[in-house]
Amino acid sequence: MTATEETVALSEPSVEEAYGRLAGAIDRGALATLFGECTVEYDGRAASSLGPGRRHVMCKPDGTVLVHTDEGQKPVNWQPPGSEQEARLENGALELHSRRENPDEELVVRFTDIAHLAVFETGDDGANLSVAGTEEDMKRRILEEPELIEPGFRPLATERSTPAGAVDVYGEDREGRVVILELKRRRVGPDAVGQLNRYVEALERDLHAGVEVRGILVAPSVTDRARRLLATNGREFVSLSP
Amino acid sequence: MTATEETVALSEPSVEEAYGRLAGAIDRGALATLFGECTVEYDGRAASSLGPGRRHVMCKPDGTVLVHTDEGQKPVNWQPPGSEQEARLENGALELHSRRENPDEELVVRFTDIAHLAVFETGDDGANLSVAGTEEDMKRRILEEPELIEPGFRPLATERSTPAGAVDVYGEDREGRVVILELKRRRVGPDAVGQLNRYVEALERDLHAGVEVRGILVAPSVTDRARRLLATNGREFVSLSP
DNA sequence: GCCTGCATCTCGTCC
DNA sequence: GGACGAGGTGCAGGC
Repeated sequence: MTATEETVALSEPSVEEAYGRLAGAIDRGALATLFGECTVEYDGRAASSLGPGRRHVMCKPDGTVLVHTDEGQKPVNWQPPGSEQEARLENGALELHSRRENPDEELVVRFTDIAHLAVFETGDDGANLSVAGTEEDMKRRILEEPELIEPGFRPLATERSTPAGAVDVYGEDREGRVVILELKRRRVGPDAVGQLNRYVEALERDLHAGVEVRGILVAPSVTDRARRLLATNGREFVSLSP
Repeated sequence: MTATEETVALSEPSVEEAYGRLAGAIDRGALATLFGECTVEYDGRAASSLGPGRRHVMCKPDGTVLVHTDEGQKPVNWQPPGSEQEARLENGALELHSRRENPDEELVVRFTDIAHLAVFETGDDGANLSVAGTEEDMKRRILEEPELIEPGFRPLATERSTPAGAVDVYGEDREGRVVILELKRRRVGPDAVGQLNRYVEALERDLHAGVEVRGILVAPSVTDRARRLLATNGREFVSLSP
């Protein structure tokens, strides 16, 4: 079996044959993959040029295009969902043009040799991915068991808005002082301290009357520099893992 | 042509045949792709479970594994470069096990039906990707033409280290005041202001003697909230695109 | 190996 | 549609 309505798979197809299959796949909203010798040009938010080499190209029905080399988790070039694809025959080569607007971006993959082309009908994906161990999970645990932060801590709100953005958890300590928590699911660096500082300062300014606001960074661990920044700014740290 | 030393492509292979081909590809350091009905379990930095559905799986010779559905630019599940792959036959299903250490992470893709399997020899990729329009490009332009910031600005160093991290550009204004620049290749939000603040405050503390340090955010544009934060903190903004 | 910050980040969510 | 922040972020560069 080499081709059905379900799956098309061609090894070393002619450029013309590949063109027809690719155009058909784009038209039908199927998922197409190609592997072969190609160059890639991109122009949009940035601009890039990739010389000849053997790569894997995936063309999704939602408009995504991914160009993968034999290394790395990230595609070497890509186009986001919502882009418009078009197959073209140009001077004996197969070109995949992908364009989107806002921002204006174009990607062109030019194949001089196609080792393999495949087209798949995807149908609905259950897409029922459940993930555990997120920052959201940490938040739930803290709301259920506020003593994980410190004895007497009382959460009053989540995502409380401040002029600098929304605070993860807003509450009071046993002495009634305002406490805000910034949660991170992994070891934190200076950026998280900066974020906490922004919220604390914005809130102190917002509550004006010289109110003291305690800021606590909650994460599995901190880097040295982040710890020093916390100390310098008078913020605190509580170790908690998701 | 359905199979050569260069490329193997099988439509609706038996589980046993697919197992042999996949194991061989992993062994040889080839790039393998599968498409078919599968479930995915992941446990590591987080944990996730993905119910049955038709997906595309790519297995790179560098140890990367990518599981793609018909939507989205990001894989629904993955394993980073350096992971170890193993194919297994379990109860009439083909399983791809991927494991890595530090952090300990495992991914298992279990295929109950394989619509297509392909194996590609990649050989060296030219990998000569050149990108333009990065933050690095902005920095070069500013060093060549400091007046893009303001008349009389003199850059003295790049990546100058402070207790809070390295500053993009460090220099002096026409009056001899210390100026630091934080560059961003795109429109900036509050996080960039926080970053700039960290650097300015760390540097003022470091130079102690009550030295005033000017902090300028250099980017194509700013959000409203970021602009307010800049004003509140006495920082400046210069519009420049990469 | 860890730390730090960029990225055509992507993605969801909320406004 | 923009803004804001999380992410199993990935990735390069420095130490």
